[in-house]
Amino acid sequence: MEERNFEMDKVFSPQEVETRLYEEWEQKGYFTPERVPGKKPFVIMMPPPNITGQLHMGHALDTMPQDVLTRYHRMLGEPTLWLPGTDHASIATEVKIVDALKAEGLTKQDLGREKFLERAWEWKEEYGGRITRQLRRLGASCDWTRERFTMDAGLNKAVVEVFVRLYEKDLIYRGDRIINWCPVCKTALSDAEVEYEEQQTSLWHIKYPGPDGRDIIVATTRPETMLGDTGVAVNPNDPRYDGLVGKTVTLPIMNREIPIVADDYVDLEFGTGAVKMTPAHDPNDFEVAMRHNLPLLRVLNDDGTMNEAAGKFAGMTRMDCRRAIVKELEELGLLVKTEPLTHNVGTCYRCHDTVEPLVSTQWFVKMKPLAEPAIDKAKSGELKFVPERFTKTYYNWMENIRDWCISRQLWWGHRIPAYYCDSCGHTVVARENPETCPKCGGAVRQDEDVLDTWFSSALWPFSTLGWPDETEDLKYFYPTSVMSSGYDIIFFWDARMIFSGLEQMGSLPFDTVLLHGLVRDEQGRKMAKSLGNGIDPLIMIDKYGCDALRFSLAMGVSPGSDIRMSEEKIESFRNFANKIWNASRFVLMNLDGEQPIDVLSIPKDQLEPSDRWILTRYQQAVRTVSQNLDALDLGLAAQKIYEFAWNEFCDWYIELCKTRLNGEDAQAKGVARAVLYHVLMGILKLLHPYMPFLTDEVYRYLPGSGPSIMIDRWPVVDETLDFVADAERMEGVMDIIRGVRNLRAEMNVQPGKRATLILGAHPGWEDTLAASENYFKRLAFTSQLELLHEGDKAPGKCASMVTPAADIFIPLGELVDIPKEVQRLNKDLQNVQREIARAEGMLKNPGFLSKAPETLVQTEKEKLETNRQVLTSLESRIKELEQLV
RNA sequence: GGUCUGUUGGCUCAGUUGGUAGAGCACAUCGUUCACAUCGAUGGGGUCACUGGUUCGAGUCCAGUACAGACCACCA
Repeated sequence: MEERNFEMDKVFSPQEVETRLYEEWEQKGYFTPERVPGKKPFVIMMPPPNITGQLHMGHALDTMPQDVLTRYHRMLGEPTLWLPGTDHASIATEVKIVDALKAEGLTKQDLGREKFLERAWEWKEEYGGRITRQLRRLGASCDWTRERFTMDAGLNKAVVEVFVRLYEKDLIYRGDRIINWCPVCKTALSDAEVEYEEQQTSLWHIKYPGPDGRDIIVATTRPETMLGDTGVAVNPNDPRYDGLVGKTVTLPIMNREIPIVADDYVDLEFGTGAVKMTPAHDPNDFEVAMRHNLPLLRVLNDDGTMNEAAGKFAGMTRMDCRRAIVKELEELGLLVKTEPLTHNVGTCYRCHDTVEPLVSTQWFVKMKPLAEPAIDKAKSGELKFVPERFTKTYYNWMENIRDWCISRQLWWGHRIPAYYCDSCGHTVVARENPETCPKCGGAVRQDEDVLDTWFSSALWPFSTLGWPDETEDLKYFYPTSVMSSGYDIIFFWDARMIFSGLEQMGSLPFDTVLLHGLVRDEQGRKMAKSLGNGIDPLIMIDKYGCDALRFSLAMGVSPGSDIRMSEEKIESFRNFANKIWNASRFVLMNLDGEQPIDVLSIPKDQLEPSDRWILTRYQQAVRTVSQNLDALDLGLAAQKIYEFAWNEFCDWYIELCKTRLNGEDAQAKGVARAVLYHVLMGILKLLHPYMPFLTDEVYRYLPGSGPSIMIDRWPVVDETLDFVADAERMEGVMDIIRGVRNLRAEMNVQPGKRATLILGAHPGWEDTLAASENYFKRLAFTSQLELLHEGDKAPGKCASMVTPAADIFIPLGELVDIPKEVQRLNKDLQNVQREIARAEGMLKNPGFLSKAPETLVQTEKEKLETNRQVLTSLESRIKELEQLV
């Protein structure tokens, strides 16, 4: 048995505790579940952070709910797996490495693919470790023995397998389509990777000279694309262009004749009713061009400069070319007008430069067949989003989904398993490099491109468990229980995991998606490096402790909504942690190093009213917290624990216990100790998912505790410890105590000065009040308790107040100012009258009596009864006082 | 253009089947006796954005208005 130290410091110092306990938890294997056949496991897959990432508040917000749920279910005794890992983050990482090379005066081409990848792996080793170390500092109880990386061998195998299967099912194809091209990252992007930004630009109206002087005016926000125009489209029913369809206009500057075509796509009402067609650089134009066999003419290079097709503009940047074209059109007198326009411009989600739509040969996933079952699962209710409103967001995306461009012109990522034969042009998609062409035997070369980073993330719930191999882990832990992610990645990630799970595994990867919001600063702005308004979670942990930070991300937060972070908030929960620490210290000091007897074995008649009250309230807290956690209402559960621990246990019960603890009655002392221990232990357990360090540290000080609270069992509700009626009596006593304090504070009575307390008990309360003398002495500065009996004369010059249980009188002699007393009592009187009127109105109402639930009618009746009693007391007291004047 | 969310005390936010409005911070007064000043006691402060409707009863349900915000689509 290891030696325990029962001396706790006066203040909780988290720093030392956090590293010590975390190391121990991990080393002892507490994070690693056992597979127990027949027992349903609880499983969460951690959204893998980017290897390039530095821990920020977003990670903390993401981690908190997962760890809370994991720790809760572990304490429920379920085999619990929270699987961590990191994401190679293809484009984000590659951009960073390219930047780093640039600082050395190198490009990635200088290095070559092989050397570049070596370098990337070095990055992975260095920074992938950094982020996982930082996650540990958040107290994350994930199973590091199962840590995965999206590019490790197993996951790579899964990626290739899925690619091949989808290809074989004709769900992956290669073709020329308009895609979003980032000229800075020099790669294709998926639709989801484009962010639209409102920008101020111009709409240029340009005259294209037509036949017989019938010129056509078109408008554009991107004049440089006119170099690639291969037609002009008008609506077939537009009288303005009668007789022109089939003829040509002259493309200015290039002096090319381009055809006029008729297409319904053109809106008669909008602008001039004529649209220039740049099929190689506009998705809509592309569609029209396909219908009319217009040629595609690319005028942009991959780096965003103009290519040879742009003639004399070749080599210019997009913007230079735009200015040159506008100038030349002006000189030619073909620029009809320029009007200012605000419109949304697509930008790259990584580098935020303007993306260019252009035609390119890329790989795509056919989405319709995959999206349909994914939609059905949500429609049938098998898949739930929390909060529910995001289901609509999900439908909206899934139902309007376009094919997913998955190839990226990058090096860091999963290389596309497609091989091309130069001799016969055959394409092979295979799990292994075929080396030679199966058709002609010629040499093959692998596709140069890699896959969208989200392609591998989409497989995360099963690839991490060993799929495509039929591993024991896969059989036991799939499907997972809850997916927790930010609502900003529903499209990128959640949706893709859902259809991938359905397609590859035949079942949903999880049935519930728990969404959280974004972290904002005090002013509601998104935290961003550029704004410098980020609160560094690591600094906050150093300053206030991990537990305080975690609690600040949980308490009072509702699912799916953004939260505002402030240091003050974290500080207030540091104070809460300290409060629990000191309450524990108090309990511990009173245990004399011994484990008290079990509350269940205490004869019920030995339990005092205060014991009955706190036990009842405690039972209720356990019920509420458990229910809230089951319903994924983490914010409500946290609030309940906070209130119960601080406002009921600390503020009241501990104080109520002190008389017994300092008294001579050994049996009474023992009972108080047992209840204190029982409830404190329960609080620590309820709080553990949120504040793992504090709770485990305190737990270990407590006699009779196990090796760690995190592997102990969640509190159980026991009906024999519910004393609802007794608890109500106690509340009545507490009301009196509050009343006395209130009176004294109002009259500025010296704190140390004790006074006689005279109580006129209301019917049925005599015994309770007589038995509560110690409570009044301890908490209501009472020197002596006097109970008025039937027929007793009401006390004269006293401060007085009426509570539901009794009329309170405190003889305070000179301090009592009778007119002021009357005034205050009248104020109470008015409140009670108002309340009585309300209840009477309600109870007189036949609608209420017939429709409202019976219990409610009953409580209303009781309340009314009580208030009438209070009213009577108030009235007679006021009358008495008025006679004294 | 479409969809969604928010509007509750000075500030930040809770409020789960509709039943006399809550917390933290801030503020005011008092307090260092043996858990805790990272504390305790007490107090002030809200027509729950506005208008109408349903209901015996609405912060809570419905409709509309105003303001704020998010996402999706992006007509040249």
